[in-house]
Amino acid sequence: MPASDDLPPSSEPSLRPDGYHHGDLRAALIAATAALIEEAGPDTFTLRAAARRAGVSHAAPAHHFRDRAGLLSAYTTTVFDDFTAAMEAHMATAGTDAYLRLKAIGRAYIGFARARPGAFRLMFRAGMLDMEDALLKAAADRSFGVLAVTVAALVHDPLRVQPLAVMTWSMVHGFATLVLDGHFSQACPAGMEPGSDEWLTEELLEGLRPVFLSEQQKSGAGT
Amino acid sequence: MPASDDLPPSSEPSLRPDGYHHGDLRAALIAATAALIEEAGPDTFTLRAAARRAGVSHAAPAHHFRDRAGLLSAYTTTVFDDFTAAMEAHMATAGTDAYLRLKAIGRAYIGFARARPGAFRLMFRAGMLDMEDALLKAAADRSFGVLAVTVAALVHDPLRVQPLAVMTWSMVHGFATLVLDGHFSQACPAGMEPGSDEWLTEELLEGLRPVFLSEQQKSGAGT
DNA sequence: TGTACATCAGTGAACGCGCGTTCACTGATGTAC
DNA sequence: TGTACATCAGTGAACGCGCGTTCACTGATGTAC
Repeated sequence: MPASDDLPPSSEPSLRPDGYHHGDLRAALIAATAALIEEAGPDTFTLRAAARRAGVSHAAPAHHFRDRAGLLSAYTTTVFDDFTAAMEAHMATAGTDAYLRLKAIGRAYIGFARARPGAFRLMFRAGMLDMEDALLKAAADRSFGVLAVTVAALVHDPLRVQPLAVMTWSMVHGFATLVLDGHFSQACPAGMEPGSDEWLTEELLEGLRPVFLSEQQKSGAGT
Repeated sequence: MPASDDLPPSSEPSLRPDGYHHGDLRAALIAATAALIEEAGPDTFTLRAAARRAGVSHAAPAHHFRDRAGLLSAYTTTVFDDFTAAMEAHMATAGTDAYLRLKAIGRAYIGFARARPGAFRLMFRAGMLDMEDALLKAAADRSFGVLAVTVAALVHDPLRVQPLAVMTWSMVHGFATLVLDGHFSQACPAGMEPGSDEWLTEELLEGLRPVFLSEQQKSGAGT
């Protein structure tokens, strides 16, 4: 494809301006991975399909990623970053009430799983990723830190922070995975859009409140 | 099976008494599947490996199971039955206090995941199973019913049963999967056996209590 | 008790597939002079 | 401005693998008579 002046100048930087070199194959492969994961989840992902989707021979990715796990890890790093951003964005709209902030995070967590099920599952498929990847580990730590910090703001006794963070994380995470697995498909009462489990989400997030109230009663005698 | 008197009478029914017909290949394949799943989880399971392990050509399973999903579904049915039995056994030792019974179920749920991680994961890998399998569906329903019934015994308002069952299931299930994924590996305080997350398990199960207490306060004004 | 025969439950070879990875190669780029 | 050359980033063919499934087959079983 010489004389590529009929192509948009640089709106699509991955469109192979010269017909041989790609321009930004690394980014194009990550984008292809994103599309494949979004469409069919982690289980059916293959390196060759990603290369195909990026319009490139299947040997090309080796110049940009060590192996399949390398490409998936690079993509998953961006997923964790999106995940963190989603939680922080929700939290930002929630005002200053600490429990409302926690609910906002939970809503974002579950919403992310629903909106991007393949990406969500990939975040927890350690076997497909390169766990030595420092960028990936850092991005994951950032994600999980959001919830930990928010729980810490709600609990006065430092010894109680970890158990409560684990409880909250477990509940929200378990709910998200069970929703993705279709275990609550007709769980909403009449009047809500069918198939939606948003009602259950709200019940769950509000239902956790007594746990934190009881913490404050236990430690808050002085405050 | 002629003249098989040099074999142990029936202690190992899958030992091929005649060298050609197996005796009980169906059961032997399920046992082989159990071993493979226990050792390496669902991801690496193959039909051929199961046949190999049962000491039989890889075409033989076709006489007993429609396909790979059929064999896995038959095995998973037994897993659900074990899972149900484990929860009921724990519950039976818990006396009559409704919340202690719920804790016992949670302990059994998490304990099962820890003791048989591959089998636990398989129960939730719908993509590998034949979801039209009536026996499998029935066994799964029985498992999930144990928790639902026990929550129902704790909650007076019938409209509250589902949200509370979902909360409990989500928390326990999320914790179990996060534990299996190694997210709480050094979570226990000094003094407990390192690597154990049993302490967190107890914190989590006890931590849920205020949720049910608050339900009773809401509805129990008359009682 | 003996024999013919249908049925069952194995075998082993083959099919077709797609995978990840490696390798020698070559076209394109950009830098040194 | 031109040219030599190292480097980069692709190609396409091949390797070796194991998979699930199908198929014609055959050894063993058990039943009818």
